[in-house]
Amino acid sequence: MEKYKNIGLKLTPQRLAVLQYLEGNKSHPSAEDIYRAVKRRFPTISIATIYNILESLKEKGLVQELNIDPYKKRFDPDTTSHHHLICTKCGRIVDIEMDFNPSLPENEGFRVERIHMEFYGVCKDCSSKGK
Amino acid sequence: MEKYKNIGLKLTPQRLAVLQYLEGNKSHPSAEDIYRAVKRRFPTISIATIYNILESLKEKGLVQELNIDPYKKRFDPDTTSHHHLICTKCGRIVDIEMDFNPSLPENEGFRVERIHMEFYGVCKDCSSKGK
DNA sequence: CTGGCTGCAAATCTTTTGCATCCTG
DNA sequence: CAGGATGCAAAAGATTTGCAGCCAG
Repeated sequence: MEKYKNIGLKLTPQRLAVLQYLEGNKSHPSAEDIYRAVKRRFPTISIATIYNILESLKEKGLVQELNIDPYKKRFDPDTTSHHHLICTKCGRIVDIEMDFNPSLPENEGFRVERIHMEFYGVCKDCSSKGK
Repeated sequence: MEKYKNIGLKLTPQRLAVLQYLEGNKSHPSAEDIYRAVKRRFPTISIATIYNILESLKEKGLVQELNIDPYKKRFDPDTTSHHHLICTKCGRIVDIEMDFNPSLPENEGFRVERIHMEFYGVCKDCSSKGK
């Protein structure tokens, strides 16, 4: 993959596989999800390698870590500023586009650098299923 | 503590101790933090009991669980709708008061029930320390 | 060729579970 | 006095670490 040549990381097959799995992925997968997916192509890959790769991609700004799920970290290849809808029934996480730039009234001297909004609710599927 | 008589839970000394520790507490403690604090008064209390108590308090709407910290859950006795400033240097979490009720343009059929905003940045102390 | 990367196993940390005993209502 | 609550130990998950061997640049 040409486009990854200049990210400052060695392009190992494992790293490429993770990058390709994440590319355009909107499912907010956990490390385990990524592990299972990449394992199909690299049966010997280790979960520790997945964590290593995610850590280096995070440092390079190619993924961001989401703390939305109380049970595990989720990873998002979309590093632009965006927010999330979280279904409290099925746990599904969906991106939401919205412009939002509140001028934070000075608060405790904080210098705000990033805003993340979480909209908790019930998704269409769960609503219609009466769940 | 009179005020806790009608919450529909047996008022054991351990539960009261947790409730008292949490009352007005703005530090967003983890289960471990609460355990250490309560242990001073009840040296035999178990961490499992802390988790049990927090679970029942959560069910009764007396605390809410925060997924802000990637390493562990945090608990907040303030169950009213409010948002948080998170210092990316020292990890401190501070409440922020602000009215915010965006009418979510229909999004994927979600019925939004609760909004939580996270403002990541650097707190006054860390700024001045040049951290 | 060499430093960064991988794979494996063991360790760590948080949270949960099973169960016998206890004590509030 | 009965059912919920506690305390202990062990289990379960997620993530991290140590280290020997490997391979991309």
